[in-house]
Amino acid sequence: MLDIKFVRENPEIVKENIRKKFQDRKLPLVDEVIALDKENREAIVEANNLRASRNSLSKQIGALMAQSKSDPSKLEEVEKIKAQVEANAARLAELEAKEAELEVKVRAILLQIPNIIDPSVPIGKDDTFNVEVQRFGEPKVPNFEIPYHTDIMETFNGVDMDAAGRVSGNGFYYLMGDIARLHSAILAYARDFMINKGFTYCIPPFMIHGNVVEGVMSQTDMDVMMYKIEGEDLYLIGTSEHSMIGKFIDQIIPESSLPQTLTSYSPCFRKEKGAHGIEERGVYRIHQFEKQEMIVVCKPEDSMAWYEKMWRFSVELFRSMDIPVRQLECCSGDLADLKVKSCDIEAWSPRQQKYFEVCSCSNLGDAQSRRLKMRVKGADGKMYLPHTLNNTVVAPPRMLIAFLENHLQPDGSVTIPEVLWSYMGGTKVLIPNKK
RNA sequence: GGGGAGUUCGCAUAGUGGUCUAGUGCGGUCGCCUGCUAAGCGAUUACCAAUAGAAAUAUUGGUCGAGGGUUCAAAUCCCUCACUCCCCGCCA
Repeated sequence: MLDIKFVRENPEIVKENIRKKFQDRKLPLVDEVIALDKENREAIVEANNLRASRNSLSKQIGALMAQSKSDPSKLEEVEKIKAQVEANAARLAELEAKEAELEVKVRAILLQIPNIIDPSVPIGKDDTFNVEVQRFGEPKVPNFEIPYHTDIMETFNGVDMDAAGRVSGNGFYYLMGDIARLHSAILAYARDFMINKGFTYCIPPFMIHGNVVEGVMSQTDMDVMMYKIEGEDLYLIGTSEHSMIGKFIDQIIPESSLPQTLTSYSPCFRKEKGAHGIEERGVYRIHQFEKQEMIVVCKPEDSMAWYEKMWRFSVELFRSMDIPVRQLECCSGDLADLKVKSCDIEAWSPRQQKYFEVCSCSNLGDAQSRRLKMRVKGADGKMYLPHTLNNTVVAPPRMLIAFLENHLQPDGSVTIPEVLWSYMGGTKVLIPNKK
């Protein structure tokens, strides 16, 4: 979300940015919002003048009422002044309605105008123009067949999709035994990994109020993602980012507390209405999963440096578990409207012989803080908007796919990387135990 | 789940319809005074918006948990909601 003042003063920059994102249909919105804003400001000026006169007339009434105790004739004057106030009441009501309406319209348009993208973002109209920046680790091409991930899990009695279907329906899972332990071990390792990077570990609320949900996502996203608790004003979070950013809504953050570097754990609940493809059996796309997230709130001048650090943390984490990854930069057309710059970290799938998304790192600039009224009070006493960033540390159910495929041995065992040994009670290799 | 009390400037509090331009204390900042250590005096100390200005700032409007209502006028009265604390019940 852009600052209306910025749009007003730099309409050409805003339009050029819209073109770069291949959203030409939004071009007329720029002039439209500038016109509506002008109308709104005129209404504000007129209404403020009327309110000022009402306030001073009301004060006169107060004084006259006090005098009327000794001099009842003052009451006549009171009536005259009341009539004056009433004469303006209709116009003021009209203006107030207009102000409210225009403010809503202006905001609605501002929410549609995309954030100004970073000059470094590659230009392209859709995800086919995303750019592979760099690979980390050699993509393995095994000389034996890699089974589908749920089939690997089953050799360890590690998953029960049938029972999950009966109990909860499609899109749920039971992880069992060593596979469940591996899931928890990865989360615990990822937690400690981020703590060692200086991040503060958080466990946030897993349910949040509707007004917070409306703050952090659009109505459309809300409908396709969020589960609502019946009879309560509570929604299950789709990611801990919802509760972590919600923490800052309407808050004034002391500058001395920046940068806020947080790593949060939560289960995530998503309706995932819409397409389910062939590769989406098993635990790839599910209604419930667990995730370790990283969130940074920092000074504007520091956000790009944090962005670079954050995606590298993901790469380092995956490489420490010996999983090949690549950085895929989001092109202008594929970049969500709120984002300045974003990239995915994708893990190598030896079975599919391709990379798939496991982390998504985004710099939102000040768009999120403007939208949510998160402000920082600077040393000089001035308020400014901080920049916000977020990135996945790891989301184990999906990441287990990459893990199992990359560590599967020809004999069906799965090796455990050294960094996880202590989290696995010393287990260094998983041996198939299906009876 | 039932009952009660609350939510006012960083903190603590005053404020039952007009003299609230929201007071006071503490803390913070600045200045003055006193040649010494918990002293004194004075000033200042919330946010948002519009307008004017190069700017510091000024004027006006709005904000007393949030939203709505009554009124010429709302911190104050009414309604809805959120949150906090206490008691009872239930329960990891």
